[in-house]
Amino acid sequence: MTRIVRLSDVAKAAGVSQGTASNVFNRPDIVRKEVRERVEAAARELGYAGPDPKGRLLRAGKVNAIGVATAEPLSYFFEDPFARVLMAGIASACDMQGAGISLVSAANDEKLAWNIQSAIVDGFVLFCVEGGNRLVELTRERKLPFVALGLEHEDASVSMVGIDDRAGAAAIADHLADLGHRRLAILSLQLIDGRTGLVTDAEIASAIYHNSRYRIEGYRAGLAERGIAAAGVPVYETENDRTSVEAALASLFASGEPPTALLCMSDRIALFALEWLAARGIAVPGTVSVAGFDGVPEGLSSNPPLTTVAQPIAEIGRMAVQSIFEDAGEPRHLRLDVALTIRGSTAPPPAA
Amino acid sequence: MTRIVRLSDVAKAAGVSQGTASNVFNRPDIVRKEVRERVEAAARELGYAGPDPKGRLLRAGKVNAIGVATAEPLSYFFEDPFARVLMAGIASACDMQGAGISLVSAANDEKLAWNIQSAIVDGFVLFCVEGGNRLVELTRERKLPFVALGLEHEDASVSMVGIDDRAGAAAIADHLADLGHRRLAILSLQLIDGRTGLVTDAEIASAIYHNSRYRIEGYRAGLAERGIAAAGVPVYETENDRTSVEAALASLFASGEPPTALLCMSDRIALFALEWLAARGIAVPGTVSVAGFDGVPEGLSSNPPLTTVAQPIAEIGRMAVQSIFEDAGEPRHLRLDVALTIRGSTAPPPAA
DNA sequence: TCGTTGTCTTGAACCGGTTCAAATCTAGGA
DNA sequence: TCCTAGATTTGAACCGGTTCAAGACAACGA
Repeated sequence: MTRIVRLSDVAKAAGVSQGTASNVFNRPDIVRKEVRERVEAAARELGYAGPDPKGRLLRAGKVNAIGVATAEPLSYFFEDPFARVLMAGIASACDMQGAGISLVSAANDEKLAWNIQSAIVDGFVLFCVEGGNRLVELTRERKLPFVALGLEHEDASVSMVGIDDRAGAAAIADHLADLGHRRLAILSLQLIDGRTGLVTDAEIASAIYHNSRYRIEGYRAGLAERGIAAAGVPVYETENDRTSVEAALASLFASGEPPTALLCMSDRIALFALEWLAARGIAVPGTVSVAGFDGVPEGLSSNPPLTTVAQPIAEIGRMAVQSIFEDAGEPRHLRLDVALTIRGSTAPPPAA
Repeated sequence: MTRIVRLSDVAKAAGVSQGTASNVFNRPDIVRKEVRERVEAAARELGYAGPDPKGRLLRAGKVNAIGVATAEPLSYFFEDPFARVLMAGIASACDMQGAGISLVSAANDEKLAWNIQSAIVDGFVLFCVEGGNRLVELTRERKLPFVALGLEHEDASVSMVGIDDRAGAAAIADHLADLGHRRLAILSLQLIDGRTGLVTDAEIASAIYHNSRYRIEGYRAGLAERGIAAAGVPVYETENDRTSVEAALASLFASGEPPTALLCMSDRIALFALEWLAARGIAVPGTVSVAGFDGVPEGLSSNPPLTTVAQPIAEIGRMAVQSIFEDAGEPRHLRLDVALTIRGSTAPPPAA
């Protein structure tokens, strides 16, 4: 295989200095026409592919691309409904900036560390769905601007964009309580990695995923206002996947007095619940009300359409990108508003 | 602002050569423990962020990432159903390779050219939805391996992965004809950029999007087998968006004898059609049958579920990536099989 | 004591460009 | 003919690392 053609080869072939050859490609207007044509001819002759961006990069400094990182597999970006909307927001913001997007992820920790270290980007947006803290830790090493999403990190030194989990959860709990529900259950997102099932208050208090904890606290606060005690509302931890959600539901509905309302901490959980209930002929919202959290588009076309707490998902993505590009050194904490979105999956409990 | 810390700064501070400092980060095992610790201390002291990948890149050659390019805005990757499934396939293949993904796109041509020229990647997967030829042309300049998707290019010199458009179209046309339909209409994807509405045979023959043309030919061949003449089957060109699809439908159903079956060249078109028909109370499949093309997941949960020609979308993505990584120099043309997928949106026409 | 064998380190070349001050060239004006 | 301004071109210094042949050093056996 013939060695690859470099700019210096072209310059030599055309009998000009490398500097001039470089100008032919980058500022053709300052090169005399005759010389320019000679260089172009030489380039064509040699089959030169144009200046290699790898070389330019080093000199230029800026890459003009941001990395979006997560500890999930790469396909997460395209398969998870929430991620998709978020990415669309990020993408549109990057489009406006004329910036590119690099997807960074890896199954195992070692790979992930390497991928983050070697990503050619100007900054990172972190999807902290799982192993969020680790992700933050790895990224911090790079000393590039970054913002964490979906993570209520106690650490004030990291920028993040998020929502008021507590208020959102309280709002939807209020809604359900106002409808008259008294027997409820919470289907939670991960509080601690790799655990599922019924959890105790102590476990909730020790959650490493603070936003999950905040949502639980929000639910409870909302219910407490209406005089419903936390003790009567079981919390099931799930992994946001079908298996663990169905296990929780099975356990919940095996008991003599199943709940009349389900507080699901994500729309994904709620949609799985909807399917599970439908498969068993349990009417929603006639027999059981189901409330989600997130506001993904799938909730619009589910049957029935999902009542939920809508996050401004795309907006979060946009803010994240913006916040990277205008990185002021100071970490910023943005908290966006959520919107209680009442659709068809909630109604008063069946008359006793 | 203090200048950024380089490896050479660390080396100097630690009193070792730059080569040794480099080894501390890349092959720590070959450096004497004492020296290693000295270098690490210096790095920490100076706030060194670790070897800058931009530097390494130049030496290493390989980037270990592929670029996925399209002439659509970046958000296309996350919003278009077909693109999403395709990307999921690409992502899973990249995961296995441990490779990253760079999203390349741009609204205007100039930007696009620049973004393709400066993408730091080992190869490209091209989504040729619109302006496909231009995209191929720009990418070819880079002299990196690439494969074109969704483009029946006459040019044998470019690798591509695709399906047998003609056979797929013929199969679904057969299906409809077998059900007894005699009045049909075709809702086509773009044949020529920026045009919509009823098209003539001459226009079809001059289509720049060959796969659209092949599908039309396939439809017609399938119908011809059952004695249905092409002349009686109008072809409406759309831009694969709601507006142009609805315009076509409006025109089609304004006539005295509307079609009893719609051959839609994408599931997206078919889903828009389903909505339009539902909004007007036209029963599907009772009054009108609707057939799609692609096999996106949305077709499963539509009402009614969509009969379609299912492409092995994720598989196409996987093959594309594979074909880039084992680029053999020779352009390859892969043609995958499609599967006629009969669901609820097609049925015999209403009795006359 | 001397040669040998390993283990670390060093120094310099390279990766593929961009940039800019200084050198050179050209044409116009005095 | 000489000088000057403007237009081009050159040469060398970067950008931030990695790599590897060759050198330095220590330990070991003869």
